[in-house]
Amino acid sequence: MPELLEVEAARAVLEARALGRKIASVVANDAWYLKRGLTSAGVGDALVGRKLAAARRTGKQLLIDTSGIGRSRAAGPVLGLHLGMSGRVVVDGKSAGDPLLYTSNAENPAWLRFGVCFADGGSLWMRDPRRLGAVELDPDESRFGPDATVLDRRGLDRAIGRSRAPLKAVLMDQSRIAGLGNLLTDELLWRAGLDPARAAGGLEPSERVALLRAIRQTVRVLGRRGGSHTGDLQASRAPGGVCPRDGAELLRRTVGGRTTYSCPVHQR
DNA sequence: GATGACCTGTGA
DNA sequence: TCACAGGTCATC
Repeated sequence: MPELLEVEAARAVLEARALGRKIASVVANDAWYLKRGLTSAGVGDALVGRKLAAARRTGKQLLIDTSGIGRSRAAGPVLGLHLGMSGRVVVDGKSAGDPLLYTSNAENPAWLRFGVCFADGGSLWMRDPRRLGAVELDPDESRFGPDATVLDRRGLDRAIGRSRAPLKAVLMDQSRIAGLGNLLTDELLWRAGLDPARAAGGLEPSERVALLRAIRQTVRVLGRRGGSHTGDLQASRAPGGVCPRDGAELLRRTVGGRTTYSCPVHQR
């Protein structure tokens, strides 16, 4: 999906509309979608009878805490949802985080990969055309670095370390910093005036200050605007596009394995 | 650390 | 028919 901002929107929808509701049944017919050995029967057994207790997020990973059954004080498993490239969460027929770029926003029952039916008659679905999303129980939450929304200077320095990898690759490495994806990263590097291909460990202190500021600002501003696709660079993020700041033709190349747009003039 | 693979839809 | 897509994983 969806990067941090869209996942956060999905989390907010879950929190506002799905908490406290009791799971009557689980529809998990797509075995490919269930990860780490999880089976259709297994996920049903684990969840039916429980309530959704909390909706959390780390980076792009959605985490739904479940309650114990009946008077049991032992909490249930954590339901981990990952939206992949094209997934979204649909509660009672309404989704969040739209519109999604580079995929269909249409409805097609075949794209409903995983579902939870509530005792009150409503439902929670994951709709995912490309099927790169995932459902698992008790995902390992320790594999993520600090979430980009709470990143501080110390976290940034730790993430960068002495890495000689391209700056963009480091920022998108979820084990170093969680939540930044292709669009947010291109946008924030454009705002920071930093070349995505530079060796991360070579950043001067003043450049790190600018980078951290850009991360915070980009997440905040694009969040307010409504998503990862609302950046100033976005409209120009196409072959032949021009830098909105200084008019130079944007550079299009692959950095860290992803299509990358940057300004050859002001990103150094 | 770069590359290809995974899966499927869309638009040129 | 091909290239490409807001993500992640295994492999060279």
